[in-house]
Amino acid sequence: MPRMTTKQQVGDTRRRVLDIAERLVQSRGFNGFSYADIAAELKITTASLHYHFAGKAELGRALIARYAERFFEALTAIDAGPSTAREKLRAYAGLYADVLRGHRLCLCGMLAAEYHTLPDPMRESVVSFFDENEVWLAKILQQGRATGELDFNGTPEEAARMIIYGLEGAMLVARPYGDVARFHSAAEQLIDSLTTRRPSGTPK
Amino acid sequence: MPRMTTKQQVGDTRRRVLDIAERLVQSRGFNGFSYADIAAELKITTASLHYHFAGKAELGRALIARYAERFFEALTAIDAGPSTAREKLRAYAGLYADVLRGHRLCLCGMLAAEYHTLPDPMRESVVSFFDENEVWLAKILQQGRATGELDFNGTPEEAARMIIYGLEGAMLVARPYGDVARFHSAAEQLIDSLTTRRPSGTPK
DNA sequence: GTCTATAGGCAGATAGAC
DNA sequence: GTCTATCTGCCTATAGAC
Repeated sequence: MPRMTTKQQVGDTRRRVLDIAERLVQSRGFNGFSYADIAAELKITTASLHYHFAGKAELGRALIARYAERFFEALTAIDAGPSTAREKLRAYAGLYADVLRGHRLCLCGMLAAEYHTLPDPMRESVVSFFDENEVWLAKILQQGRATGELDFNGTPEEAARMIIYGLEGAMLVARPYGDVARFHSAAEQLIDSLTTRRPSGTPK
Repeated sequence: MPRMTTKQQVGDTRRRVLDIAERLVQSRGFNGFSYADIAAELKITTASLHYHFAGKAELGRALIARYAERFFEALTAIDAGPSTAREKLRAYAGLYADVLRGHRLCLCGMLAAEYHTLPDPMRESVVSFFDENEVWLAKILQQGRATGELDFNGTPEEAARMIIYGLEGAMLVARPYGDVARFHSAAEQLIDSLTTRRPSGTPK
């Protein structure tokens, strides 16, 4: 077993770079920070950063990959956790709330705003993130409807998108108010709205 | 009456700067464009831009002020237009759709994402924009509920926020897909959801 | 893995001529 | 109102020593 030393362990710096960059992107945007910001915080030089990530685009790709991996692991944990669909949706919204509490946005929500300025490989990863969220949510919604626990109009996919839009929008708008309660209230109402079906003959 | 000349009329350049900057902010973000981008498109130098706007912060303030003014004029026009609350809400969502069709985001939605990097005066204007949207929407919702046309739980203010969150989030996420239909579908569902009351005794 | 040194470019901004 | 010229600073990135 390796002893602790004052030197960094292999791969540790890379992880720390990702941690700092992730926080900077989520709070300031991909165009709102520089290698110098990371280097200063890590107390190394920008030249050293290029050893770990060839360029900002590669760093960006790695950020999304790690973020998505961690996020979908959390979704798998939710799958194995609460038994009701409502509780699973609450846990899902809780993931967003945790992010907002750190005065951050969803990484891919932020990158969606900056979408037109992103390098191509990053763009594809952002869209995939939303797609996979939709798939997971639609599955939960489908199950909840099957058991009669949930009740909503349209397809599970449509309802899933509404949840994503609502939570991403609530994060975006609530953050400037510095008020996590704003988000919580919105998440509650969003989940509650999935428990009532509207009359099917709603006039156009 | 002044004759047309090949020279720009007084104030015309200022307006054109705002037009170009507005488009750039809405598509690329405030940190995603530079004075050079505007200057190149206008075929003047960056030095000339500083004659019209002392700095990027002043340009940013002017952008929000003009955007908000135009937006709330549009809301006043809606007030005088369609007679039903549902139609007014559709027209409201239509304002967002028009923006998205130009591959843009709501100016203040974009600035909300970049909030932590904005100069102070811009921050206040962004929050005010959302506040005023909420006021207008709450008024429409209140009226619609009074006539029995609309039906929703909670206060008009709460429902108004849900609309803002839903539409801002739908714009944010739909844009990378390049699919305005995604937004329309979400807007429709959002408005439809205001026509049914959920059971008041929803279990916590 | 991290450094020094440096390149080349672009950022926002200013002085002063016309 | 627009220009040329210039400034200072920051940006990403690279070469090469340790």
